[in-house]
Amino acid sequence: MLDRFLRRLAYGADLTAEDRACLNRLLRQTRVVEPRQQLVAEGDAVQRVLVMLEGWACRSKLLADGQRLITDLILPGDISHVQTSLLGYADHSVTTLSAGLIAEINPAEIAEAVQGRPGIAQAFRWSSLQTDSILRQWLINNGRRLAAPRLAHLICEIQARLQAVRVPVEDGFPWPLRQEEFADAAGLTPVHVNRSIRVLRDDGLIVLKQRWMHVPDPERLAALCDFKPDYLHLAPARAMVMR
Amino acid sequence: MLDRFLRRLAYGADLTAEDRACLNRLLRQTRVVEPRQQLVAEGDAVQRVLVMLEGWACRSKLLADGQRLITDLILPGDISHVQTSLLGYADHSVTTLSAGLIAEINPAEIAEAVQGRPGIAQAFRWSSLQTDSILRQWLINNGRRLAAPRLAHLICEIQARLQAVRVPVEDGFPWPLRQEEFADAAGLTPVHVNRSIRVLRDDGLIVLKQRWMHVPDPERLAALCDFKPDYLHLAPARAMVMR
DNA sequence: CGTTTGATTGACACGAGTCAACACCAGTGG
DNA sequence: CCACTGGTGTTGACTCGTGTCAATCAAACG
Repeated sequence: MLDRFLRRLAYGADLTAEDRACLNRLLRQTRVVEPRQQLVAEGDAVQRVLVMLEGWACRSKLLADGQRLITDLILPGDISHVQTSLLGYADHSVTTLSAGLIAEINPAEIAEAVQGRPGIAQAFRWSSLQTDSILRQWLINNGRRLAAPRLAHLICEIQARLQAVRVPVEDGFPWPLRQEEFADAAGLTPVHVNRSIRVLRDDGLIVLKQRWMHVPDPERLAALCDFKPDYLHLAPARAMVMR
Repeated sequence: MLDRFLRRLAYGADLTAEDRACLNRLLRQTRVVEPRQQLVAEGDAVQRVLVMLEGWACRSKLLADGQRLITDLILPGDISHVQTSLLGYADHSVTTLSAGLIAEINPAEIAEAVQGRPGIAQAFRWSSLQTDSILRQWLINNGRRLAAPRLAHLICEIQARLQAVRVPVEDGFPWPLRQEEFADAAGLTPVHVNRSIRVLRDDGLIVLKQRWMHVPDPERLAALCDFKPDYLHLAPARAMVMR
């Protein structure tokens, strides 16, 4: 599904047919990736922007004592390293979590696509705004919520983001995250993640089995963790001003 | 000191004399602000970009249960809401922490300044890249460090950021943060912040008295919390490629 | 002065980390 | 077909860091 990317960007700007064609042209070079494959290592010279077309990946950083933290998830439709190309090197690593399909774009091509196409320019700006907003929300989530609601919030967010790019979620969806990775994303230990998942499961809030996640009653899960999707900026028709 | 802003941006790009003049023109309208003054409330319509010329402020979000979390500090030279103007409303509030001086800029003026001035364009891109990188570091800090090193890391970061814009720090520097605000920034409770400050103080790592912070031995403090300033992207001469 | 606001401290509860054992499965090779 | 393996999930007992509640203290301020 090449159009996850377009679908996502469409939340940020009204794209003309020409805009869409132009964006599609950017996705010429695609590549199949395997699970747990490191796409970018900390310190690498970065020459390409990554677009996740299918599958999950994450950005993570390693601490001196060997601990790891996942700073964000890269889901279908997401872009990685839009700004980072400015630095010339990666200040965090990118690893796939599941099998997937990625496109690699030369930053110069993006710059070119943006030229004279305000729709695309705005869409990219919206994209990094969303990434930023999600990052802020994670800070709040990890900083001020207990383990169970913290995991619940992450689950709600992922479900909402997948749904936004038309990944069907009603009957559940693939959940490539191991408990260790879930822990690294939530700032917890694997053992405690396990216990907290059990709490959610015992309450009938989630059904997680064989890497498949199902949320029987999304509203009840959202209520537990006070999930309000505004911060994802997926509102269908928002006042998008600014030139 | 109007030039905190220029000094900071200079880390992101080589600015010509004309660039600097243009940026200075943006700062025409300045305003003195008082401590604990709310500059932007969540949900407000935002028409202005804020530049902090002197003093501290922060962005924060409120949770349903009344808890607060500070997502980032706005120190002298920092810009707020560069991207947010795209949304048309604020998704977090901005509050001053100390008395200070701010400039308010119309987003249209920024867009105009960027036009045909690649130096300024790059400087702004660098600025949001830095903000982003700091946000990621906070996520790691709050997610994977115990209280004392967590506070230590914040102190190190602030000192480095102040030093970068030539606020003298050798003999200490003003520390407007109350313990409650410090706690909201670190994702801790005020009481625990108090105890952890005591630990740092007893170890002779910091001297904090009367809203004045002094770090006698920055290296020792940095060692405690594994502070590595790379993520601030303040390296004097970095390969700044990209068009 | 008393009042107020923020810092400090203690006792205690509780959430999360640690360590270790065990269960469960998929894959492998005998 | 069955042991064996390694990776992951699950569970228990215990430790330790952090939160909570409440009292006290110190400094700032009218």
